[in-house]
Amino acid sequence: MFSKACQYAIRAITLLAMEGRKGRRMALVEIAERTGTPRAFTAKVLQQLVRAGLLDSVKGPGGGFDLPPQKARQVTLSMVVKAIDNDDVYRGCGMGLPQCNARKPCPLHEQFQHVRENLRIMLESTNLHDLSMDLERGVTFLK
Amino acid sequence: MFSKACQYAIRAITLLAMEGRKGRRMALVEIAERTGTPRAFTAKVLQQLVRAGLLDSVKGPGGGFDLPPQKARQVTLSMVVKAIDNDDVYRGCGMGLPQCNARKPCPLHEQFQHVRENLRIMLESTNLHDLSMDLERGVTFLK
DNA sequence: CTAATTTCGGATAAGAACATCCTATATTTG
DNA sequence: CAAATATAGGATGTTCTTATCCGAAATTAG
Repeated sequence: MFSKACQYAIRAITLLAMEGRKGRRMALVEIAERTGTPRAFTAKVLQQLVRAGLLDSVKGPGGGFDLPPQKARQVTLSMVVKAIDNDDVYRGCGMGLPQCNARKPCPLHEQFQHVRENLRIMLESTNLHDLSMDLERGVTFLK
Repeated sequence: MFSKACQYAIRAITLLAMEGRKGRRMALVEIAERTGTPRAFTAKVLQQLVRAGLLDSVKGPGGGFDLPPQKARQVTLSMVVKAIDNDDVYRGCGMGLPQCNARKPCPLHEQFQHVRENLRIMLESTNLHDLSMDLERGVTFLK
């Protein structure tokens, strides 16, 4: 469904949303440790999120990555997924036809749209603040 | 969502279901042509379906691949997907956690289950006969 | 100002998915 | 039986994703 890069991104940014609420900034090493993701690769992923404007970063001692609470409320899962996986999840034919639309649909076109619409709504209506709250309460886990 | 191998499989076997209703058998070359998929790779995929028992094959002149109408009614999309992609679509955590279950769920566990349950029902309730009927009526297309 | 820390970014490597090629094997036709 | 046809399957190549490594740039602390 999502690429590994995208999965790592969601885990990392959820953690950052939680710590961000306490005004904390996190270094890459700590993020990778607490999410159980490979350091170097996670760095690349976080850089993409920064470039996409979903995350802040600060260099030097005491630096790291940072997601202010205000931003955590605005950023949705959908934005994170799009930043990493493009909008492959939304667009594109389930059966891989180069052209597939309502006028010339693949055999699964109809059924697929429903499933994907479901996914779209889920991703767009979930923000990082909500996800991080469950995490802080100890209801959910990152590794 | 599905691998290319799986997409090719669905396209090919849908076509075979349609032709099978007319008592026809199809050679690999014709299948690849009419589904717009790479020949050699499609061959591999069809072999997997044959080994999984979802499809019949006959060697030699006049041979090819064959899906009898009776079988087309019994074979669901779910079976095809499982034969090619294993049950990765059903199992596995959306965020890639090695262990993710109701007792120790990832932040998306709940939401993800709904989406995937939706997909599961869709795949299990769609059989090849139905798909091929739409194709024969010219309502849907394979390339 | 110097040294230490931390992200940034390019280069490179390892692995999986996708794709092709060629020979072997089975089957039909003449 | 011989020749032609078509799938089966192993070997190989290509491309994309995943992952690592290392030096550059920026920032803080002393």
